[in-house]
Amino acid sequence: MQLHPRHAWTVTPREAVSLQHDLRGEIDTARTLPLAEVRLVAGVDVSVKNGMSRAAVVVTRLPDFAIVETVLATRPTPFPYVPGLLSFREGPVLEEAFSRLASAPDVFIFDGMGIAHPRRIGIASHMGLWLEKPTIGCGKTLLVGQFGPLGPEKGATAPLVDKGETIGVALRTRERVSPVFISPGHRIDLASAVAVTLAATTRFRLPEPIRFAHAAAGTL
DNA sequence: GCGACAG
DNA sequence: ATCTTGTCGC
Repeated sequence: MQLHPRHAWTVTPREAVSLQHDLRGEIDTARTLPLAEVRLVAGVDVSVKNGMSRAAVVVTRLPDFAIVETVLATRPTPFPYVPGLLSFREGPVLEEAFSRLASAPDVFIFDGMGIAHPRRIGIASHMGLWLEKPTIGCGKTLLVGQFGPLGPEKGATAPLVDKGETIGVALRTRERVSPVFISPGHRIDLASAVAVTLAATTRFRLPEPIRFAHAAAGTL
């Protein structure tokens, strides 16, 4: 599919932070995405091993989660893991995978954060600019922010707040399991991001598209 | 200065 | 993320 690269990936950590400040203002988290308009949901994940990174994008069709397309891409890992700069580590290999997508997903769910990030531009938001399509951040652990108690039932949420700003929610996707952290990536609002995530989740903690992508990326 | 820190 | 054994539970 058509991509919209905004800058080269070969940068220093300092330049990476500068780019995040330049791009954060372009992230749109005010757009509603009606569930009725969501048919194709893509799961995105990356595995790393021995200096190589493998990206997997698995496109599923609701409501049965039939797999429509799977794209794999492998490249040398270009950047170290630095909290807050994950997109500069996984962006290059994801860019290649996205460029080879034949289908047109209505929304992409990432393994990582959207705006629930120190500079409000986690990997789901950053790659959302490349895709110019709705993206959602679905993290398993917290990067920034605090949240209070949430109900024990599936679907329970608690606001994720950082510096007085609501940047996402802690969402329980299954009874008795720790919550996942949902935040808008780009071109979607928080309420829609939560609705889509729940619509994409069945009996497991993580959304089906993400589970499929994780399995497809393998251990390398 | 100290602690926190997606994947 | 990846490195690792056994173990609790459906």
